Amino acid sequence: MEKENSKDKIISTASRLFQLQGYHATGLNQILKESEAPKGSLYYYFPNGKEQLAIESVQLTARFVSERIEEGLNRHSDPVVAIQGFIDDMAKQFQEKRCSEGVPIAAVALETSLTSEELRKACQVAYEKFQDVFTRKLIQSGYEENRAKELGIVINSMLEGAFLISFTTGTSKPLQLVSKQIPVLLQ
Amino acid sequence: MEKENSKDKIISTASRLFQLQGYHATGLNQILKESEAPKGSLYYYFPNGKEQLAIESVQLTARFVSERIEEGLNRHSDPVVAIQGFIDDMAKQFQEKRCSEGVPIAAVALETSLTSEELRKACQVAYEKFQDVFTRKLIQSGYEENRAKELGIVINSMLEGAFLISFTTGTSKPLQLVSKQIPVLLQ
DNA sequence: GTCTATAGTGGGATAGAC
DNA sequence: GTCTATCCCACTATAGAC
Repeated sequence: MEKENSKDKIISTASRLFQLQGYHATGLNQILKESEAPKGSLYYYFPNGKEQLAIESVQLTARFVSERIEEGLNRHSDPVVAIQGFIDDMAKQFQEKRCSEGVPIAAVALETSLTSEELRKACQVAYEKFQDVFTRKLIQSGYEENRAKELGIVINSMLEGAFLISFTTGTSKPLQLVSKQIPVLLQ
Repeated sequence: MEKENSKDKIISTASRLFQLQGYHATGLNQILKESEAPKGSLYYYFPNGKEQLAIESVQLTARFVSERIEEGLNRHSDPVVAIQGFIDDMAKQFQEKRCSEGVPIAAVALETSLTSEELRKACQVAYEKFQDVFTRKLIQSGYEENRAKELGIVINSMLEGAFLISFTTGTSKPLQLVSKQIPVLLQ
């Protein structure tokens, strides 16, 4: 973040809007207006247009979210307590400001995976990053490597699914219930 | 299905395309072309336009998918075997024809939940139907009602999440791994 | 019920001045 | 680096003939 230049302002605004509205519903005009970036500079920074902007937006979201996961997990040494605490925090934040965030990566991934291989790849890398944070925490805590990898994939899937259902139904219950299953899953 | 009239042809084509490409990427022209329905009859059957068509498409998908879940679960009386078998089937089908299906409801839900309350509600009802099928199976098998409801929500979340990640990363591994956790979850 | 034509809007992208 | 103007296209939706 720090001293945000025009390019950074465009990307951070685009990340937020793509996550909230999806790829096709988010117009370049809206991004330029909301970012208050100098108009007309979009194709200077992103010569490949909307697709390139979306790719870099996904990459920014991936870094941002995986850092948040990592911070969350570092708050407790026990992996069950840590992961559960992280998901509980997500559920709490979700309740407070449901409309202001959206589901990380998912909308862009669903809309573009079949039409843009590059964008699909960016979403894949993002998901692998999320999984990896959980997996590393489990390995640190003594879990066998293969099992830790499997659990990373499962936890990430559960979390994305719970976000999706929570977002659609407007209640944080799915997130809360997924959190509740973590001890069983990690036993 | 049976004797498909024009309206049914339009809806079933729309369901497939919305699921595959999302709401905003699917144009009415494409739906009319692929459905081979008489052109121009769209606004005769759907006077409220694209939004109405999407709502009815989501409802059709909801019925279709929940029936498939129910059939799948009826193939074994033991709930662990039944649910695991169902998810394994999904994983197998996913491997065979990844591109031909997409993730049920998810794309439309993510793209429209914040802009169309009616459409959001239709997606919510769809998800509740899915959950309900799992919950009923568990209650039949002797699970306590509240626990069955909670597990229905969790299983549905896991499944949608695993579909999303499988779809994006192009491997059915998330679905397989989620299936593998079912015995632990239901113990 | 079905069709054609078209209105009207907004999208992404480009050119060229400064 | 930034801005304006503009092109072209696709979209949703409507009007009106048959």
